[in-house]
Amino acid sequence: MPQELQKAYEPGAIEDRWAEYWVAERLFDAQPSESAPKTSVFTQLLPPPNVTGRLHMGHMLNQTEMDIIARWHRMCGDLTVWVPGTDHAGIATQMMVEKQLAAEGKKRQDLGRECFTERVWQWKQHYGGAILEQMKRLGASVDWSREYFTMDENLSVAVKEAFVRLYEQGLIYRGKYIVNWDPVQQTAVSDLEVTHEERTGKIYHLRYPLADGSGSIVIATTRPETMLGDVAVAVNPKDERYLALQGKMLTLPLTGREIPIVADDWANPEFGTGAVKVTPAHDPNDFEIGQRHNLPQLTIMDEQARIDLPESPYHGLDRYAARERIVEDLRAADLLVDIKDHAMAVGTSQRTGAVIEPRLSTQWFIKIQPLADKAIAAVEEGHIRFTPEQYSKTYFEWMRNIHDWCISRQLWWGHRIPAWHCGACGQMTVARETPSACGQCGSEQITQETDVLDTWFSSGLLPCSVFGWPEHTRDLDTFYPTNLLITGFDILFFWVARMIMLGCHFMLDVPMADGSPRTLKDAVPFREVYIHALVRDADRQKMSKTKGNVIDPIEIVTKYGTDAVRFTLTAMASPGTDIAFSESRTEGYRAFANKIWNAARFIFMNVDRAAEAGIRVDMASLTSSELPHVDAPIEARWIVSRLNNVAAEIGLALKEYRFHEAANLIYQFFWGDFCDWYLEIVKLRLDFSEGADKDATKAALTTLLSTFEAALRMLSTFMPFITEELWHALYDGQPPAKSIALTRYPQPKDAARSTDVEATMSTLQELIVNIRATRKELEVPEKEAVAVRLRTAVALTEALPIVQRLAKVSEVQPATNLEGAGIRSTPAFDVQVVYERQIDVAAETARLNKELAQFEKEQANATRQLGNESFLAKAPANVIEGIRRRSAELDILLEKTRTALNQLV
RNA sequence: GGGCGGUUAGCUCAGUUGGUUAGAGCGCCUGCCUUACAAGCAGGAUGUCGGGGGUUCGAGUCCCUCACUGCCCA
Repeated sequence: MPQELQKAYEPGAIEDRWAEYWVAERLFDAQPSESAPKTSVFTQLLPPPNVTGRLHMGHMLNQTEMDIIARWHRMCGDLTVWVPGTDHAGIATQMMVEKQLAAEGKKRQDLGRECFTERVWQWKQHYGGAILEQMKRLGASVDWSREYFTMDENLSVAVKEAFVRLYEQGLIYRGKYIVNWDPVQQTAVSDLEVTHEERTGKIYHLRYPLADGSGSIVIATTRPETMLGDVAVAVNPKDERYLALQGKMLTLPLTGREIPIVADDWANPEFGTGAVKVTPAHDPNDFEIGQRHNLPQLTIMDEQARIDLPESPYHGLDRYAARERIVEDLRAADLLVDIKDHAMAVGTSQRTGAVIEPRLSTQWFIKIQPLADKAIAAVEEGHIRFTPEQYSKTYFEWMRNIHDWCISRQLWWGHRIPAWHCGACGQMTVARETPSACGQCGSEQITQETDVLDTWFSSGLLPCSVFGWPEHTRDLDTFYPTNLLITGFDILFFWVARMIMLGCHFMLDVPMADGSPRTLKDAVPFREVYIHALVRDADRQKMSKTKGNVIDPIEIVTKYGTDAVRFTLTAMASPGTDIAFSESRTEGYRAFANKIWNAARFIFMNVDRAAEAGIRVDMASLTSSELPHVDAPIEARWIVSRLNNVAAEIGLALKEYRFHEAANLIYQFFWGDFCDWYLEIVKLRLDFSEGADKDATKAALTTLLSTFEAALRMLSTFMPFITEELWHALYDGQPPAKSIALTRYPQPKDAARSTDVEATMSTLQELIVNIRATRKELEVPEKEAVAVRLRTAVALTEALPIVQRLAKVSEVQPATNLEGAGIRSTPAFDVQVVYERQIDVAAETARLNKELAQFEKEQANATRQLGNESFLAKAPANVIEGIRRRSAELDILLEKTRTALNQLV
């Protein structure tokens, strides 16, 4: 006998227990078997969250979608593996530990590199698992046995291998280039880690005198302090104002250096004065001008963005202090012409918030074009599909305008570049294993490169490295390529793009399981990418700490239950649309969970009553039970038909990642069809009294139990907790599997689906709804049963008891002609509620007139279309037929409505 | 400056290749503690689908244009 359930669903009482159970029982660990056919495998990789991170709503959306897909595939019989893990997040983690050190009054330099790295590992042991622990609480059905961390030994081997191979292939080079420099962390950062924001700054017009004293030129700049590093002034070659000045020399103020005026197309005559100073070591555009004109590169700032010119009075000043001093000095020299407000884009470091200083420095780069070419081809040739499709455009746009990838970072936390510099010959040795001597001259005076690799270099390798690459493992044969990557659009250029580039590049060299050469089709890291949108707050505002509108998933889950929050996100997850997360919506889905809970209570109560009456349903045969007999009551055949239709529709929706549609289907089915209609009708059949037909009761109970059981399985991918709890309760301690997640998803059976049954049921529902509405109109007290008169051509005799119960009807009198008040008509029937009460003639007339107008308008439309020859010639047959049928119906409805109106007067 | 989206009920959003009567949740109004559920049940109101033009037998859906708005990249 199933256990007693509390009156209201309390998720807090069951969720922790199941979350722990799923992990402890290792339910979702997947082992490739030697015989498993490749076709039945489903693999996905968790886009690695930052190891320093805490779960936010974006993660929860992402993981909910991944979990639904994973559970669905698992329940459809696929060998399913979802690999979890975290990313070592170079800058973020280093900063976290430095902050800790700062609290102790120390800097990382005080510890030295080795000690510091040790400290980071300690930090990781203590705090690094937080986000994964949160995932466990939310019940993500991942394979914990495969948990990865990008700094793990095996993944580090992959990183080294990848670096060395690229180097050997001539795709890695080292050189001096302008990079985005974060003066707080003192490292290069990627373009993608720089946020550009519009700020009001100043534009300064400065006068640079000609060296020969014959005049001057006025240049415009937003960063006057960089003038110390100027090596030229550029004007547009077509700019007539400056034609005479091209090639002349200027005396750079405050330094006395002589610099040339060069002609370069980059100088925009419209901007400022049309003359622009050129500082190749501190501006990316100037860097290029410098290269075109063979100009020197003069670095004037140090790594902390302080002026670094020992001979200069500005030496040691911070860049902004220097700016003030220089502007003042120029003013004093009467060389400051003007200062205006100026809107400009300022780049800041996403991690530290510091204003980025473009800086010339020696860095390591990947020659990206050969990798990008393959990555573009992979998508163009359809080996990778994006959903929503439009993101492939964004992807192409970015990939086709890609720059070489700066992979070095001046950090201590990360994969150290496997290159050794020789103190003797100055050559470099790049190797998989730490060398003992220089590969060129044999000297033992070698030191390892101090830079580490960009975090994405390692995370980009994950789809292959987590399965053992560079080793050729069975895992790699079984699980690569992964099937799906679900992620946010902000990650498109990070992991998605990099995984595609690196995956395609390296995996092409790994033969297929059968030894045949691998093509691009199977070299891709994943076959599909689903991009989800942003989770915003209820007012569509982006969540941010500064605005204070951040919703903590764990908090909201504690309040409403994980299932309700998951369902909210799912029901709102329409591809391509941001989610405005509102608690009222979550409240609604908590109510949904409660509804299911109470349906279960009702069912369990009846199982108990049945047991008392000596009726017992064989639980073991529940999932394999026969379809309802043709003679079974309509509601039994109907609910089974609905279940099968909905199961089919959910499958179609999930296949195309239409999560919101799938969620709404199950919601409508469970609440609307199952609870509102089926359960109410089945109450008629659950007759446990002495003289009742026990076989009929047992048959009804069997259908009730098997439908509910199947519905739980169908819902479990969306709401894993409540379904697990109720499913175990239903089997009363003897479940056929360790978890509902390990059972099969309801597979639609065509034999169970009947349009006829559904049509009859829908007429019946219409009849009941019409009677209920008329009752209200006549103000029949809720409790009072009334007689109705019914005229219909549809065979409803069998269903009359249903009408009586659901519409509070005492008696159904067959009628051939209806007269008087309280009549409702549809094409299928006319029904009259017999109740002695003067109806509100004015209100009824208004209602009927409104209806009449609507029917008339619709009929006019239909008539016009059916009279239109080109419509008849061009429209498809089913559309024409549909309108004909509707038009015939409208004729009936119009007549009935007019009659009703006449009778009112 | 380049690119990509959005504008549908009071609010948040659906609306598959153009096709019969544009939907949902929440909110709102009315009546019910009907022994699974008041986190409930029943009934009800609500839209010139941003403006204008075009293509079509037929447009919320396709094209042009305007307005407003969001995001990405430089």
